[in-house]
Amino acid sequence: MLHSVCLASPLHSPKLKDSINGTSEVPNTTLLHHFTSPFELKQAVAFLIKTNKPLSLLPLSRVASICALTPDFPFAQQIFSSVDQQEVSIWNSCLRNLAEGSSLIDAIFLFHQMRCYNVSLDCFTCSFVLKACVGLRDLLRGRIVHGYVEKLGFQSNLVLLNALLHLYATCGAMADANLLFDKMPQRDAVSWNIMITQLAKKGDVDGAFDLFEKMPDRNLRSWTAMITGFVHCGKAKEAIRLFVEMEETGLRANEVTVVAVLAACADLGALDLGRRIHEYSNKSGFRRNIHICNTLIDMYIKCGCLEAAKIVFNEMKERTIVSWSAMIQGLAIHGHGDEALELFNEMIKMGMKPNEVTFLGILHACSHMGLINKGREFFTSMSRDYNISPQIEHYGCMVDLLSRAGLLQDAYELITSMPINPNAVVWGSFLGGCRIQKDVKMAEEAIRQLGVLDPLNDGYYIIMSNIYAEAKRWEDAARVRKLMKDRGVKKTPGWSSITIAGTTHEFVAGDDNHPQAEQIFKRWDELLEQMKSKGYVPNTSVVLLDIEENEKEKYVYRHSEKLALVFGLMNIKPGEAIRIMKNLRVCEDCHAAFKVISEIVKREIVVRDRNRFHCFKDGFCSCKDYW
DNA sequence: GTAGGGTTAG
Repeated sequence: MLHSVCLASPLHSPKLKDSINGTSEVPNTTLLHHFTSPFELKQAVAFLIKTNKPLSLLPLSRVASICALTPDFPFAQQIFSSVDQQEVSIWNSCLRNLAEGSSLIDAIFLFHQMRCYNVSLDCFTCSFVLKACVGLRDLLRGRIVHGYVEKLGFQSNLVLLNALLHLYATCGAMADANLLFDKMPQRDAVSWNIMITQLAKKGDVDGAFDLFEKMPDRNLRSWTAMITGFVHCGKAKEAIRLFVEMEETGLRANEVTVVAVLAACADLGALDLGRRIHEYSNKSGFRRNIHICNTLIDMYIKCGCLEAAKIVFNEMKERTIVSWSAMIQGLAIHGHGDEALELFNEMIKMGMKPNEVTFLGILHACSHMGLINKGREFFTSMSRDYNISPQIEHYGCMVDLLSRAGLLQDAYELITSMPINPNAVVWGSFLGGCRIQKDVKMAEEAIRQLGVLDPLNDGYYIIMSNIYAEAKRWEDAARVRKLMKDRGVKKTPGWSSITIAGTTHEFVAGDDNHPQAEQIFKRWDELLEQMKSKGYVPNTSVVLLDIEENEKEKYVYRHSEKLALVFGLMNIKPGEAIRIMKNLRVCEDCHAAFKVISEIVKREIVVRDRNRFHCFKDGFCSCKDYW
C-alpha cells in the first residue's frame, strides 16, 4: 500500500530528482535512520528511489526536524505529501518539541516557515507557537498569533483562549487578560488558575484570592496556585491556613504544593509542620524531586536545624546550583562560615558553576566571620573568574563586611565609588557598622542619606538614637526620637515566639499578660541569681532611656526573648533544644545572658533573629559574638 | 494542545 502511494507520489518527479542532485552515491541503509543533515537526508531519499522503496520508510519526525529551520523546508513537504499522514501534524510535533525545549526562537521561526510555505495551520499549531511566545515573553508576536487565531476561525476554542489568556497575563498585559477573561464564552479551571497565578505573581494576592473564592470548580492546581501566591506575597500564615483547608476537602498535596507549603514553613519557622510535610513527601515518593529537596534544605535551615538540612543535602543524588547555594547560605547564617567556604571549594572541584546567589552566600559567610581579605578576594573573583557582575546585594554584603569589621573609611569609599546608586540597605549596613564602631560623625552622614532613601523605616532612627545615647548625647537622641514622631514613624514592637506542642506563644517586652507570667518572673529571678554567680552583669547600655541604672535593669530583664526562653525552660523537657524566633535583632544583653544560661541549664538554645541564627551552647554562641 | 515549583544583603 505504502509502496503504491510512493509510486504515485511526486517524489519520482524530475523536480525532486533535481533537488537531490549530486547525491547519487548509494548510501548504507543505516542512513535511513541516522541522517543528521539535509545532505544525508537527500542521500537517503536517493537510495530509496533507486531501490524503489517507499519514502514512508524515513522517520518523518527527523525529516521534519532537519528541514524545519532550513531552506529545505519544501523538500520535506514533498516527502510528506507521499505519506498517509497530515503534513501539519508532523510539523506540529516538531514545533511542540521546539516550544517545550530551549529553542523557543526556533519554534517561532518554524511557525513562520509553515506560513510561508502554505501549510494549513490548525489549533495545535497555534497553541504550540503561543507557548513559545509566552516562554519568550514576546507579547508582540503573541498578538500576531492572536490575529491568526481569529482569522482561522479558532476564536471560540477554549484551549486557545486559555493560551492567549496565559500570554497576556504572563507578559504583564493585565488589561488585555482581564478583558479576555471577562468576555470568554466559557471558562474552565485552567482559565481561573491562570488568572490566580498571574495576579499573585504580580503582587495582587487579594485579587487572586477573590477569584479563587469565586471560581466554581477548584482543582488541586487552583489550591496550589493560591497557596504559592500567598507564600510569594509574604503571607505564609494564610498559605498554611489554606493548605489545612485544602487537606480538609480531601485533596492530597502534589510536589508543587509541597514546595509551597515547605516555603511557608521556612518563613514562619514552623518546624513541626515542615517535618510532617517532609515525611509525607517521602511517603508519596517525592524524595528524588530536586525542587522539594532544595526547599527542604531551606526549610530546615530557617527552622534552625542545620543538621537536618545537611542530611537532605548529603542524600541528594543530584544537586543543582540552588542546592549548593542554599546550603552555603545556610551555613553562613548559622555561623559556620568556614564550612561554607569549604563547601564552595568542593562545589568548584566538582565542576559546578557558581551563580550570583552563590556569591551572596559566600560574601555573607565572610562578612559574618570578619574575613575581610577573603571577602574582598571573592568579590573580585566573581566578575573576573566567573563573569558575574556584582549587584546591589553584593555591594550591600561588602559594605556590611567592611563596616562591621571597623573599616568604615573603606566602606564609605566603596559606597561612593560603586557603579550602582546605593540604596537604603547599603547605607543601613554602613549605619550598623557606625553603631558598632561608635562613630557618630559617619552615622550622621548615613542617616542623612537614609532620610531620603527610606524615611519611614523606624530601624534607622532607632540605631541613630542609640548611637547618640551610647555617646551620652541625650538631647540628640531625643531629637531623633522627635523627628521620628514628627514623621509619623512608629517603632516596630519587638516580639519573640516559641512553639510548644504545636502552639506558638508570643511575648513582647515587659509582657505580664501571659497566663504563666508570675511563674516566668519567679523562675527568672532564680536564674538571675545563678547567672550573677557565673559573672553575668546586665548590660544596660541597650536601654535608650535616660533613667536610673536599676530602672534600666528592670527593662532589660523583661526583654521578649528572655521571657520566651524562661517559658521554654519551664515547658520543654530537659535535653531538648529550645528554639526561639525574634522579629528584630537579638539584643546584646540577651545575647550575653543566653550564653550564661546555656551553660547553667546545659541545653542548646537556638535563636532565629531577623538576620541570622544564634546557637547557644555550653556558654558560647555559634556567632562567636560577631554579628 | 492551554495553568505550576527551589537558593537572594542589613
